[in-house]
Amino acid sequence: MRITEENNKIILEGISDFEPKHVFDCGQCFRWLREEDGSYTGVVQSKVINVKKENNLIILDNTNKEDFENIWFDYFDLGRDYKEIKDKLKVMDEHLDKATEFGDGIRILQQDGWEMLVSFIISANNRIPMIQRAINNLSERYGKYIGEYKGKKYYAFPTPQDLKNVSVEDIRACQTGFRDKYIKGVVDYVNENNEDILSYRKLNTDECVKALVKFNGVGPKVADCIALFGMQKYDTFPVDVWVKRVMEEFYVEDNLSLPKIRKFALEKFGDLSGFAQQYLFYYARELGIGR
DNA sequence: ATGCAGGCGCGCA
DNA sequence: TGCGCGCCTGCA
Repeated sequence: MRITEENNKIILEGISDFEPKHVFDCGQCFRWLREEDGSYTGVVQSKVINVKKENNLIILDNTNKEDFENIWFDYFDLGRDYKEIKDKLKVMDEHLDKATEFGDGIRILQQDGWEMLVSFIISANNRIPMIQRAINNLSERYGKYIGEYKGKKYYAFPTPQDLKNVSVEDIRACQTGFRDKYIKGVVDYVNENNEDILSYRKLNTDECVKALVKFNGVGPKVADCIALFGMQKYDTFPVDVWVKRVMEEFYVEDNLSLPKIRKFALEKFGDLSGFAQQYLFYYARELGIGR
């Protein structure tokens, strides 16, 4: 991979397994929006960045080499060999062979644990556009103003401190629905215990998931998503309706309970469970498998 | 219109 | 332990 910096852009040459559509539409993130030119603009850690793929180059706009080294390299998980992961999954069976081929440019972003905690609480029994809207409202009203990019104003995701004195009603007003009290709960917990959610990264996967499900509004599926996308725990397997459908289609009998589907997957995919989940999820949702 | 969407907490066996 | 039910909200 060759890295070039020029007028507020970072250009990555010779980078493999990075397809913006696959990365941003595979269900892991909510703050990346597609622009008319097919590029994606996202808000990460008080930065606004635009990602475009052009002639096999990945172009990161509105950034610099320092941020690339400090933030983007890890955020886009560029230190990981996804080809090796796909090769290991491909040989497991024909379904993974197709799914990894279909979503061959997927990468699992290393996102922030706190943001994932709140975001996936909002995701429960909800639809993507509404999840995005609620997160956007919370950020606009309570997050730090970052600046303008291409004529639009951007705001960072609110910290626990930002949300400290925000009432349940105020949260509800951001269109979170019945999840308002759950969000208030985690905000209060973190502020009162002076606890950093990021410290959960130090726990092993089981302990991490256990620590997360203690929050109201965080069940098994949401905890797995937070662990996978926000705590970099790759031996998890979040089972949502789409994953349930694709698993029933390919691997397990119908009306097997969700924990049993999860257990089956962890035993089959092992340390690569989280990656397998992403390829299968994207494959199932884009093709409407089992719907 | 009524069911339902990228689940969860609760009450009840 | 395991199940059924209601839930914000908006859209087909």
